[in-house]
Amino acid sequence: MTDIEKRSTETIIELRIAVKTSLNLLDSLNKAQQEAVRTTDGAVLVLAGAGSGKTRVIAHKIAYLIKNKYAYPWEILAVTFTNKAAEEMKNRVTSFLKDDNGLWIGTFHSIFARILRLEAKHIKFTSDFVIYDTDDKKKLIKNIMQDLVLDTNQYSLEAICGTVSKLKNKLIGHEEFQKLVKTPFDQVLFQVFAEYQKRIKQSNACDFDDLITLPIELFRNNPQVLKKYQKKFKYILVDEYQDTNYAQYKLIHFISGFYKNVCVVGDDDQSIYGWRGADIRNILEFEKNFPEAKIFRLEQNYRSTKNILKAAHSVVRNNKGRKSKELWSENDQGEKLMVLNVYDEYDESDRMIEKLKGEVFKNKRSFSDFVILYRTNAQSRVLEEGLRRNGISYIIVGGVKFYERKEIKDILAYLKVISNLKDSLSLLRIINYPNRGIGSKTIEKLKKWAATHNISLFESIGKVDQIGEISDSRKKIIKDFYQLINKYSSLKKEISPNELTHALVDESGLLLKYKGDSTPESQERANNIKEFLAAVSDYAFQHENPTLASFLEEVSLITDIDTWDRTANAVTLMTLHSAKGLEFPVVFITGLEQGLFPLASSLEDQNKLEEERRLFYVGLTRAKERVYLIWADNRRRFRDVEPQEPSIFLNELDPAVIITDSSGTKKRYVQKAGKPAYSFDSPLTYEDVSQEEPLLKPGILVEHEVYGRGRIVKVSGKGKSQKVIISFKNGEQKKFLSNYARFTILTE
DNA sequence: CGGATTTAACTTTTT
DNA sequence: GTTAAATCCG
Repeated sequence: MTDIEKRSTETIIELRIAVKTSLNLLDSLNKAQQEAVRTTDGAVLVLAGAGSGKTRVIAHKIAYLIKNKYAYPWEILAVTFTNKAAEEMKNRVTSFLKDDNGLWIGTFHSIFARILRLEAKHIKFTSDFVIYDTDDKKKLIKNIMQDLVLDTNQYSLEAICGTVSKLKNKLIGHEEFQKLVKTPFDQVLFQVFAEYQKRIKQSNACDFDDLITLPIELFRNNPQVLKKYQKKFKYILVDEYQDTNYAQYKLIHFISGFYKNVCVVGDDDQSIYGWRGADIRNILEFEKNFPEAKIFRLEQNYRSTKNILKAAHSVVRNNKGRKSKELWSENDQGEKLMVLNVYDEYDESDRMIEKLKGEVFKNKRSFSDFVILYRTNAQSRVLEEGLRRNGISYIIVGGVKFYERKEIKDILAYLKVISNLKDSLSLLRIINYPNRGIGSKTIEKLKKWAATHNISLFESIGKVDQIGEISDSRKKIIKDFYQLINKYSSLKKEISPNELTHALVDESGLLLKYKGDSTPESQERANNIKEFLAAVSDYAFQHENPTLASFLEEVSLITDIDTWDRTANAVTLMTLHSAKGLEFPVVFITGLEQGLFPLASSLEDQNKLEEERRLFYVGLTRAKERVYLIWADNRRRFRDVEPQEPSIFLNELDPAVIITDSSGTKKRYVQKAGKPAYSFDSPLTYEDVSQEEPLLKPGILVEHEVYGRGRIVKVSGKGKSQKVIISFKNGEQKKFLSNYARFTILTE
């Protein structure tokens, strides 16, 4: 009997036992969910609509597999989309079982980073390789383009970064791409791509895409390594399968090649990451890729009211490329969805807050019941201001992420270099930060020396004595820097990352630089550094054997949504993308205007438009009870205020489940204090005046819409980029672009 | 050479 | 309103 045959006879016996022993485990599931859980072997696709309990199914399945001895915890691999989802999954599984030791739950990136570290020697890496984020990648490509004397204006950085990413996600390496070169752009792209791969490898680093493609390379070139993992993971489960790309599919296909027990869960209607290379065909063609796949459909929704589901369906059914299905629910009919038409983005903020307060007052809701969703991060500012003005506490997810702040990235660059001396990109960031007198000329000399002697930049710093062109006084500075890094590099094995980071921040003077400065910005930066130090302490506390490399990896792969605290008593603001997988009693979707949502760039392209529509579907189905949809007649986009048309998605909504409220479309004028500088029929804001004649000079009294009265301290620049610094009553000073700032001049 | 100040360019979504 | 790049000045 082969291993597999033996297993299947065992399975029959075990199944009977399983039904008994796991009654309580499966009791809380409906018929379809139970079947999906019980079908353990072979390929399984669970098409799970929004709110139909797909995470429950995965968690129950893991518990079921372990409880009924199909597999030990360490033989199960579960892949989720975010770290937070992984954590939740882990918690759920733990609640069913006593022992889940060794279970592999994580994101694609974290799981395969772990495998890469274990197997680094097979792919000519060392296990302390660092991970470059999008920012690092951009900088590296920029350096390359400068070195190759390519015009970044002619060939945009974003386009090159994006295309490199797309090629990698399709498993096209630079060698293969060379054969596909057609246009001059391709030629440039090829050059940059090849050089990028060379340098990133020299730096013992990899980017997000490499975390997927390198394991594939590893498995292709080392069959014995592949076999090891194929035999290790008897059961593989993948959540949010609709958002996987070709490379990720390939990886799953590879690693499941021996037992072939793959269970993927997803919803083609919620595929919203096509722009990142996610391939919706992975789910639509699952049966083709995994023959004899069994398919289960979960169509009962436990989250939303009937009206919300009806609305969501009326929109998404306009998409062509989808597996047809319709969610149903035993929940109440619920209230109709409210469509609000407002004057502009400020009015949007006001009217939204009105409704929010109404919900709090009438329905006794707490702030944490609400989420405010928008298409682009830039929309959050006005909404935030409104909330702040009304004293409503809020949490914002996304935007400038903590680990992407300058001061944090500076420390991280130090740590990356200390962890991996070959990381030249990070080294360049810190070589003269804080300023120690190593300027661009000196750096050029060091780079040249490194290139001609074929050594890393850091090594050339160590050999600075041999470089004739550098003056003795500078050599001393460079040597000091070399010794600083070297000291910590050798210390890293002896002391914990926690101690190391604290000592480093002290010695390098990174914190002192900000502490000495009393401006609010510097104070905030100092606080961020302290927060970072606390995070390192936390990490060291939570892990038995904390290493610098593993800490850096965790930091590189963490996202904002992972740190979001849903228990706080605050309104949550986030993009529609971030909201995937979450649910809230009340959902506001803002900026529903043609060109914003759906975005202008998607209007011409049917596939892109369908993805926007799915994004709207995701937004609607986050709501349990109540939905407010808002669109404004006018909105400032980029530079100018432009009239807006309602989103086509609003027209697609079933009229039977919506009510409209347009009472907010009348212009609400800014109340002016004092006499206006010019007298027109209608009240006038400063914006109107500034075009004519700059009236601003130090000493003038102004009234700001948000911050109140203050006095101009300084005026700089001219025309549209004119800036003013205003000192407010509480002593706070703020800088504004006077053309856009919402303040009026007061005459005394 | 380095720091400060000014100007320009930029906003789609993110592991 | 933000950030990076360019320019100017000591």
